[in-house]
Amino acid sequence: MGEHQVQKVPLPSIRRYPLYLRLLKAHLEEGEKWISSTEIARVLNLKPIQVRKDMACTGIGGKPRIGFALEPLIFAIEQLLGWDNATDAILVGAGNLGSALTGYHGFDQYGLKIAAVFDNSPEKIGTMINGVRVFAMGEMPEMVSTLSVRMAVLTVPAEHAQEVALSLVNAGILGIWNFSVQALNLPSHIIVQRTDLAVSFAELSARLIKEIRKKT
Amino acid sequence: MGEHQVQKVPLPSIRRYPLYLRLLKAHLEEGEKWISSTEIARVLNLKPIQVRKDMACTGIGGKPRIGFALEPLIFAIEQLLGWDNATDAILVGAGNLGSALTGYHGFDQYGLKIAAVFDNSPEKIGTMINGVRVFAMGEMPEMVSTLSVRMAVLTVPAEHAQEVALSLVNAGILGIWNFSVQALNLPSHIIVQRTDLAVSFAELSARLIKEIRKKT
DNA sequence: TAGATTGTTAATCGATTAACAATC
DNA sequence: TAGATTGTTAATCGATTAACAATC
Repeated sequence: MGEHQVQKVPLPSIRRYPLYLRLLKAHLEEGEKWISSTEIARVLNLKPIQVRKDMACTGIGGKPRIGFALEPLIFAIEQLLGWDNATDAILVGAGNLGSALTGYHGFDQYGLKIAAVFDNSPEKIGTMINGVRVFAMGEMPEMVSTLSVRMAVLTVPAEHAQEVALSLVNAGILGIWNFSVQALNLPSHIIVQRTDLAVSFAELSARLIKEIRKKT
Repeated sequence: MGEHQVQKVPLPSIRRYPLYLRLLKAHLEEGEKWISSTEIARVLNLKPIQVRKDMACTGIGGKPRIGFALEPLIFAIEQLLGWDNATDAILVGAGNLGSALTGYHGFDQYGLKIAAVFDNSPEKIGTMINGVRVFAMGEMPEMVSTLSVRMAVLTVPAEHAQEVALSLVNAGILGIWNFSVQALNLPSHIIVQRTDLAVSFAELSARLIKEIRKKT
């Protein structure tokens, strides 16, 4: 009877959960047990009603006058994001950005662990980047199946992105975090998350130019 | 009479402009002169009507049966984003991520040029990162005013973010691209663009987990 | 109790999409 | 001309916000 319906959580809410998580964990560290939507909203610069809507999507209820219990809330959010057990991923493309992401603290606090890095350049293969070993691309398919990895971070140059992405999919990868500028053409069941740094820059640039022009 | 009203461009549209720009420039390179919303939509996986709405915000009109002239469209989008003349910026925090961003190709195609990098660690000061010199933080205020830079990229550890951001603002910086996890508390006229890698990761993770759970 | 907070239901807001006349 | 495309006006969709009764 479709009891186990996958509840529809709005994407903007999904984007706010990491912010909530950080705050909730910090409060837990400080020995707190409860937090109200009013308090969360104040710190994160949101509206209390929006916070409550987002909390409702986790299935956790609050207590009037008191707020929400930290622990179950943290657990529910991690569950919702699939961060409840470390999500292993591989990274392909050990350039500047790839290296930075491999060593990025802030991932390990959440589910993401880069289990292996792959690259084609002989001088990189066999070296360690921030504690993670670099393997040849040829070893990728076997390692993906051995490690049962389903996520890949793609930081190769644009001209190789499509080809590499295809080989990742063939190896069993289901989700690709694409940092290359290239749009990927992949089977529809593959989840592609694109992070285009130029897009964020455009946003800042447009807001800034508007502010500056306003003044003139 | 408020003739020169700053036209309201939706944020989602702003985010799409970099994608349009890349495509339009590529077509221009190939010797094309025109492109239709239908074609743009096909390549970028959007709806033609959405493309036309976005184009309308640039002020550039198209010709029925033919489409939009590439050159004025490119010019208008760059104008709108403030990318018409290279937007110099400084970068503070020459860690892994800072180094990667300093060398990131894809920025130079757009307005962004990192003019100088600042860091506090003595072994980095005076060195070059991807062709950009690293200066001591103490030299930042003078260089910001000399170079008339208004944008800064902030890639320092979370615990220093607030303090460094304040000194940037005091030096005359108006827009901050904040890569640190720390929320910044700054005067309201300062534009802060936050890029939180955990947020993108959350999005991918949540979509992937939903897909996987759907199958089970 | 009094009063702050939750959670529901409805209203608002803004972006996307649809329909279609105008155009070349 | 015929037909593909633009651009306008209206409808839809989804998220945010408001109002307020229920709760402890």
